[in-house]
Amino acid sequence: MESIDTELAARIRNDIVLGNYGEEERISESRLCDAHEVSRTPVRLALRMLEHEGLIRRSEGRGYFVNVPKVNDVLQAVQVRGHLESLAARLMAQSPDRHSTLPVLEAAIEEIDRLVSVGKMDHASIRLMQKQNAVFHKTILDCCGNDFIGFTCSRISHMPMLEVGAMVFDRQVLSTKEGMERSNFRLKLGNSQHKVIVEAIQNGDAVRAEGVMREHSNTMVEYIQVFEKRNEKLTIKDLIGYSGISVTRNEYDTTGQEKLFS
Amino acid sequence: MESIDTELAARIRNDIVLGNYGEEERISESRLCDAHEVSRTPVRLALRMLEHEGLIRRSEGRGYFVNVPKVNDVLQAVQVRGHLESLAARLMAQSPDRHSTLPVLEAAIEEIDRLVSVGKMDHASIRLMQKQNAVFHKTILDCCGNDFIGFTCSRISHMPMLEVGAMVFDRQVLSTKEGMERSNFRLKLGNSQHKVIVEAIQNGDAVRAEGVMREHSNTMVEYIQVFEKRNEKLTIKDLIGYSGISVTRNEYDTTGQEKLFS
DNA sequence: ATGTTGACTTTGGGATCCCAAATAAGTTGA
DNA sequence: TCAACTTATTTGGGATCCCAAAGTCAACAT
Repeated sequence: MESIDTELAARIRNDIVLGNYGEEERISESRLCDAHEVSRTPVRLALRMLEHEGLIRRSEGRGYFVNVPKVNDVLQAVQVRGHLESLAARLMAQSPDRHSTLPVLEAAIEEIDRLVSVGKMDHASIRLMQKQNAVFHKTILDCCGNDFIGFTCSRISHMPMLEVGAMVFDRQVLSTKEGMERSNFRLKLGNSQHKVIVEAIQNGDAVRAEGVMREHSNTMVEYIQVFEKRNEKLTIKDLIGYSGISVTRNEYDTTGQEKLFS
Repeated sequence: MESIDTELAARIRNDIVLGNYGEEERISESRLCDAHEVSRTPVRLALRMLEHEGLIRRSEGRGYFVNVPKVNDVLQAVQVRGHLESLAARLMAQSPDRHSTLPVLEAAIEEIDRLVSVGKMDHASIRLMQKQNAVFHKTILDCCGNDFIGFTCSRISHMPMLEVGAMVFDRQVLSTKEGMERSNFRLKLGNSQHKVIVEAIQNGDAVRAEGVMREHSNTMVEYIQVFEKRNEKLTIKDLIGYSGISVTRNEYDTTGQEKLFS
């Protein structure tokens, strides 16, 4: 079990992201103590954590203020993560000992292919695809030779949609047969990009690996922008709904902190 | 004045980076209390901060362990920051309202040109150049339209050499006349890259802006590698010595945290 | 002599207490 | 009536205290 402050930080983070706090709302230690029935020590640690993440602001002498992230903030963060992933792809293509990890990538691709070809777009299938997608992206981050990239990505993965390998689905679309097919095609397209990336890495074609990964990452940016166009007042809460699985907070907290420096 | 914990974190960070702790050394709260003559509350906050930065590791129930960063870790981090800066350059070149900030960049370039042409490589001149260099790089990060890039950079700027616009000088080289001229040439080269970047941004040539910025950022990586080749056992402490100015910790702490979400 | 067990010590997490600073409110004087 | 000063209250930073868990060491039994 995690310590109280970590769990508490996750809860407050959740509240902020979901829009349960008003814009620029002041947030007080004692208030949080009462609300969550803990003492001030873990509260302070949690707030410090959230400050580091940019979700709250601490003004010199007096108090904390909430920084409610907007959809645009998520878009920017996704862009940053994508750019980092493209660097990872390039480095991995240049890495001499890249071939030993290629089977992992190929297995993930194969599994996604299998799931996509079955064509079921139910809860369980989507979850499995997300799992394999995460494996694919995480493997590249972990094996590119620059551990700092993965570290930096993990530092920003507290934001929604920012977990490595996250995918976006439109539930509305999934409810119709035609929409399901369109989503299915989107997945096929994504996985074919995976294949190209692996091929480029295998051939040591760093430029191509970087380029395709950039394009691949850009998909989510564009897809979110589609949502935004359709719904002027799109909130992050909506966005989390679109992420296919209604993720409980525990699934994308920041506990998985690996050793950074060897 | 900053709160104790921030200042304390800076001091411990300094100790770790400078190698005053052994590899994998256990670090105890009470020990730090005695050493720095503070209570455990700020110590815990400071340790939490350093944990977030990856400088210490907290093992489940028991204790903290130091993660001493190696020169290679700095290299990786520099590479990441450079990659992020190249993204910023690209985005700024695509931004419609980029022209209003161009004068700031041009002024910084002009000032560096002036200092370089004087040719003095003393303490004061180097400091001024670093200042203008920082202005140049920080302006691009701030005005690229994606605030998250700057935020991410600020999150990793606790590492040495990672402050935006940091420069590396070789003091040994600076002591000879021929070495001074070589360093001077290096600065000229760097500033001409600045000029190309500004030109590309002005023309909206995003690809060129990104490419040159990438090359520009790569300079530091290569320069550090030169040091490494010359000195097999190069430490981060050495590296800080090479950063031209013997920086006191206050100058590159993480206090300058700006508002992330508008 | 060695393995096991139990007491002691160390360490970190959480709660509570104290204090200084800042804000808010109330009162008094012009 | 309004402004200025004073007082009360809220809030956060820091220190101290308590406790549970884990590591250490020694003594006892086999």
